Amino acid sequence: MPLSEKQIQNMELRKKKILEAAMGLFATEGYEGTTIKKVSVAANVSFGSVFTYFKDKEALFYTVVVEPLTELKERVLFFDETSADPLLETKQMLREHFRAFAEMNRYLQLVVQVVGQHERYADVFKELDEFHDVFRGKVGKLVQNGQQIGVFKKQDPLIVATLYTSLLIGVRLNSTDNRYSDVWEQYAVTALNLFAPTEKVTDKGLS
Amino acid sequence: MPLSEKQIQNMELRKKKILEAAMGLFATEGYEGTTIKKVSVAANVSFGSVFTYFKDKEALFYTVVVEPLTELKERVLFFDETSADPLLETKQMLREHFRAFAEMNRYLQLVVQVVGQHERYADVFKELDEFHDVFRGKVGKLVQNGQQIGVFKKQDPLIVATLYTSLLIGVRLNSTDNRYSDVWEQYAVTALNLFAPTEKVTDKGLS
Amino acid sequence: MPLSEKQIQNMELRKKKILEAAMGLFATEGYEGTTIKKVSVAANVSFGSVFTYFKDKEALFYTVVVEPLTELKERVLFFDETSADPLLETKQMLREHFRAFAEMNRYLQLVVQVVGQHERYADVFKELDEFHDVFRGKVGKLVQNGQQIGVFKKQDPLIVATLYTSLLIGVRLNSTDNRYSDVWEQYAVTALNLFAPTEKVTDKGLS
Amino acid sequence: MPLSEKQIQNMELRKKKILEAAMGLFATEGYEGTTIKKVSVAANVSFGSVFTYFKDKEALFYTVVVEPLTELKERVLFFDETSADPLLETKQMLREHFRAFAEMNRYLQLVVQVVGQHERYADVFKELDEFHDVFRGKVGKLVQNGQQIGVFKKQDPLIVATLYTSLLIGVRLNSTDNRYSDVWEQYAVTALNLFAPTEKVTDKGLS
DNA sequence: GATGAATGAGACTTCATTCAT
DNA sequence: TATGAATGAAGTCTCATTCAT
Repeated sequence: MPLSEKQIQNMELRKKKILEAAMGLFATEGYEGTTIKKVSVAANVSFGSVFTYFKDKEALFYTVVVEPLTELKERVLFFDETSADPLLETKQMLREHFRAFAEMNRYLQLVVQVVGQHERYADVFKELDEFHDVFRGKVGKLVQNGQQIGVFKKQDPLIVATLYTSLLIGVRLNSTDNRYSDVWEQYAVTALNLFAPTEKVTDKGLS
Repeated sequence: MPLSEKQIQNMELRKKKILEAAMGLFATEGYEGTTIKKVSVAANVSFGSVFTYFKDKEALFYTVVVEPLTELKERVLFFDETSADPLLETKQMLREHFRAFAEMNRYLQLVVQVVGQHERYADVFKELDEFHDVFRGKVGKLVQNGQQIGVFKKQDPLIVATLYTSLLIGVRLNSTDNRYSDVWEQYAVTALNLFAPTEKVTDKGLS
Repeated sequence: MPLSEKQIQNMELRKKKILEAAMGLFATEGYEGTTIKKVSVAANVSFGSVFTYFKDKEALFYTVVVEPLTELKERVLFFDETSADPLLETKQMLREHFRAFAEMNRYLQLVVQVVGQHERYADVFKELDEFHDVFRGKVGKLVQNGQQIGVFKKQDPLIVATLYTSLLIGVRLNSTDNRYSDVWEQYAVTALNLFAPTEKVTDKGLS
Repeated sequence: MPLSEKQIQNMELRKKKILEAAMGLFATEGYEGTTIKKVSVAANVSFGSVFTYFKDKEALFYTVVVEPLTELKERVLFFDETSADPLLETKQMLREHFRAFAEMNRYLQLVVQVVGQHERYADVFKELDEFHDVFRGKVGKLVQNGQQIGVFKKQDPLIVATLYTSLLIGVRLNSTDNRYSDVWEQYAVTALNLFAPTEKVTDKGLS
C-alpha cells in the first residue's frame, strides 16, 4: 500500500520544517551547540521524527549545508563572463552578488563555519570548495575579458577573482543584518574598484 | 611561604603551554570539539592543572581569544593615518596587514568562529567588535586623508574601510596556508585598488 | 464479511514466515539483539504486520519458544519405557534423540538461552521445565526397567536420566553443525555407557 | 605525583566490586538486559565510575568473561593425564570437576550464554573455545591412557572426552543451585560410566 | 600547586509500540 | 488487514567539574 499523495506532501513539509529549524540553529549555535532536541522543538516535531528523516545528526548537518548550495550556485553563477560589455556585466554581477549574500545570511553563516574549520567538516567542505573553485574561475574569466577589452587594468585575473570572493564572504562575516539595504548597494558600487576599471566609472551604470 | 621566583616562572611557562595548546585545538576543532583532556595532553600537563590556571572551560576560551588580541592590535594599528604621504602609508599598511593576517592564521581562525557565531560567544565577541570598530575607524581616517590630498578618488571612507577589513578576514578565511608568501604579497598589491588610487600605481612603492 | 478461505491461508502463511524469521534471529542474536524491524525484513513482511499477528515482542518470543516444543516432544517422548527389551529400546532412543538434537539446532539454541537465563524468561522457562521433568521421568522409568531386567547396572535411575538429558543439551551446546552426521551417530553409540549396560554392547543393535 | 598505595588498593577494590556486580547481572539478565546503571547501583559505585575502569560495556563484558577463565582453567586442568593409575585419577578428576562446576555457577551461566550465541560474541567465544580444545584434548589423553592399561573399554577417546565436557556444561545448565552437594557427588560417581570402566567399579575410590 | 579518580548531567541514538490511512 | 510514519522511553557514552591525596 503506497503512501497517499497527501501523506507524501505532509512528509515533505515536515522535512522542510526540520531543515529550516536546523539551519537556523546550526548557523547561530554551531554544530555541537545544536541539539536534536532543540531542532525538534523549533520544528514543532517530535524528537524521534528527526531520525525518521535523517539518519543521524551528521546527515542532517550535511543536508543543511549542501542542499541550499543549489540556490547559491544559481544566484551566483548567473552572469555571462563572455559578455561583450564586461564592465556592465561586472556591475550587474556585483549588485546581484551582494544582494544574494545579504539575503542568504543564515546559510552563509553556516558556510563560514564549515570553511573556517574545514579539517573538521572535511566532507561537507569538499562540496563548498569545489563550488568556490568554479565560482572563482568564472569571475576570473570575466576579469580577463574586461582586461582584454581594456575596461580593466592588467592584473592577474585569478588574484582579482580570489580577492573578490574573499571580499564577499568577508563582508557577510562582518555584517549582522539579513536584508539587502542601501549599505549593501554601496558595497556593490565601491567593490568595483577591486577590478581596477580604467574609465571614469560613475554610478550611472548601476542606478 | 611565598612562591620562589623559579616557581613563578615555571607556572607562567605552564600557563603559556596550556594557552598555546588550547588555541590550536579551539581553532581547528571548535569549542565543543575541544576537550580539557585534549588540551592537557597537547600541553603536556596534567588534566587537573588546566583548572588550576583557568576557572573553567569558558574562561580558558575567553583568554585564548582575548589575550592575543593585544598582538593583533599592535600589528594592525601601527600605521599613521595622518601621514603626509597617505598613498605610501597605505601601501605599507597593506603589506603589513596581509603579512600579519598570513602569519596569525590559527588565531584568526578562532576569530572567524567567534564572529561567525557572535550570539553564542557574546562576551568574547564584544572585545573583538570593539577592536574592529577602532580598526575600521582608523583605516577610514587614512582613506579620508588620501582623498583630501587627492591620491584616492572620493568615496565614503567608512564604506571603503569596511570593505577593506572584510577583505582581510575574507582572504584569511579562504586560504589554508600559514606563511606569508608571494601570493600574499600579490594580494597586498592588488588590494590597493579597493582604495581607488588616482595616479598610476606601480609596484615600486612596495618593492 | 468473513474472510475467504484464501485469505485465511495467506495469513497463516505470513504468520509462519514471521515465526521462522524470528526463530532464526532470536537464536543467533538473542532477544534484545533481535528487532522487530529485522524480523519483518527477514520475513519479507511489512514492519507493522508483525504486530498484526503478535501483540508485542514478548508474545512473539513466547510463541517462537513454545510452539516448536510440540515437535520436540513428539520426537523425544516417542519411546516405550515399558519395553520388554529395554536395552534395544534405549539404543534406538539414543539414536533418535541425537538425531533430533542434531536437526533442531536453531530451536535448541533458543532453548539454551531460555534455560540459561531462566529468571529472565520465567514464563517461557516454565513450559520448558515442565517438559524437561516429563522427559527425565520417562527416561528414568526406562532406566529402572532395564535395571530390573538386569541389562543395566543398579544406580539411581533419576540421576542417570538427569545426566542423560544434560548430556544431550550439552552436546548440542558444544556443537555448531546443523546436520545429523557420523559424529552424532558415534555420540549416540558412546553415550550408551552412561546407562552402564551389563552385557558386552556392540554396535550391532544400532547399525 | 604517583598514586598512593592506599589509593591503588581502593581502586582495585572498586574495580573488583564492579566486576562482581557485572558478572551477576550479565549471568542472570544477559548482555542487553544488563545496563550500566544497574551495574553501578549493584556495585555501589557512581554511574560514571564504571567508565573509569572499563572503556565501554563491551570491554566490561569481555573482562567479566575472560578474567575468571584463569580460575576455571586451574580448577579443571589440574589432573595428571599420564597417571599410572588412570582410573583413580579419573575418579578424582570427576569429583573435582563437578565440584568446580557446582561452585562456579554464575560464571558458567555466562559461559553458556557466550557459547550458545558464539556468532554474536565472537571475540570472547574464541577465548573459551581455545580453552575447551585444550581441556578436551587433555581429557582425551587420560582416556587413552586408561584404555591402554585396560581400565577403560576401547572407544574413540576424543568422542568420550567431548561427551564428558558436554555432560559437565549440560549438568550445569540444567541445575539451578550454587553449592556442591550430595547430588553433585552422585553425578560425579555416575558420570564415570561414560568412560566405560572395565572392572567392577565401586564407590570406594571416591569416598 | 599538581594530579587524576569520582561524579552525574546531558547528548545521541535505537527501537517497541501506536495509529492514521 | 497491511503499511510505515510518529513518538518518546531508555540506554550508552562523553566530558566538565569537584575534590581528596
